[in-house]
Amino acid sequence: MSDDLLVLEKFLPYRLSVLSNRLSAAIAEAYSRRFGLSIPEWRVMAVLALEPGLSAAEVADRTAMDKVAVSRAVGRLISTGRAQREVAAGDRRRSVLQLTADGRRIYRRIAPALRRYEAELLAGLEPRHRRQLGTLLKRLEARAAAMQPPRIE
Amino acid sequence: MSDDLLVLEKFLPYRLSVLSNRLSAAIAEAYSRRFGLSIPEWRVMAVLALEPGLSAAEVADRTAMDKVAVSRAVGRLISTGRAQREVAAGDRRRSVLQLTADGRRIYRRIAPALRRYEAELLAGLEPRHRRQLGTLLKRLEARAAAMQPPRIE
DNA sequence: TTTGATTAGTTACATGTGAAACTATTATAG
DNA sequence: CTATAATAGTTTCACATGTAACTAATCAAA
Repeated sequence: MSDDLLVLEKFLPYRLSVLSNRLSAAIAEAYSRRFGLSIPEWRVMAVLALEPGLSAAEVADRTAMDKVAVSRAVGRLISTGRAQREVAAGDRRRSVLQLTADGRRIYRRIAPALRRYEAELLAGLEPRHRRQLGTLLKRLEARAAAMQPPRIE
Repeated sequence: MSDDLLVLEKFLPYRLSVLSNRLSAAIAEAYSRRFGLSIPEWRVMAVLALEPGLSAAEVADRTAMDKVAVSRAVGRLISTGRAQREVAAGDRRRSVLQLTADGRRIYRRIAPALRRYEAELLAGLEPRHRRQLGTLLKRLEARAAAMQPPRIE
């Protein structure tokens, strides 16, 4: 294939984007329909379920969201009674976030369903291909983080 | 790992989303800075460069965008003189889209840079792992298209 | 033909999102 | 100490985006 043509359907970033958007949309549709959660809200719930007490900045870190998105998602979770916020003991700027009992109950409904969905998705692959996929993604993640952005002159 | 916990960092759809967003953001930043193009505009350019004369619906098909997004992207490309629209001969609802000389010139600047970027990204993988990746993505795409969305009760 | 349904594409409206400005608090340099 | 910088988080504003309603053209059926 000529070097100065780009076939979108074969371009890795495009393929990842389409696949990722399809999966995210299908998943988000499910928990949005059931509990009115947005993607950012679900992500915040997912990290707070495993690590209660995180600050907003720590949540941002673990969810690859920026602090504005976290602030809004947390705000909505609090106003719907699914999370609560306290002020950190030693530093009154920091918040200490955790799910309420209701938040945890919702999490326990969603998480297994998503695990099953992922399992079904991966059921199409041989176990060794599944491991392969994990390894490849890890390499790509590392590489993407280390690389210079494209330079267009 | 317990069946009813979900570790975001290990959840495939989440990993794909983060990786894809990182790549897309890096790439879009480059062509946006250089030519003021948005992601939808670039996608439309990329398909029209290879298949001039497509209708808006056909562009939507090939770019995984919806018709509204295509309409807006095409509108901007036309207003910036990078694409042109004619009315299809036999069906006056259909548009016949193509890049202008200026649009093609811009495409020829961007496409090779993105090809190089992709090549560098993949340079971290053995050739056989690279092929493996293509195969795995294809399977996941097929599976995602065929699967039922998650059911949360 | 006329009428109703379908298709291509655009527009309007409501909502989501990111960048930058802002408030409050804590850390640090002199 | 005090002044300045840095940090945590929120709010604002402008813009992007999706859904639904809309216009225009074509098709299909009687």
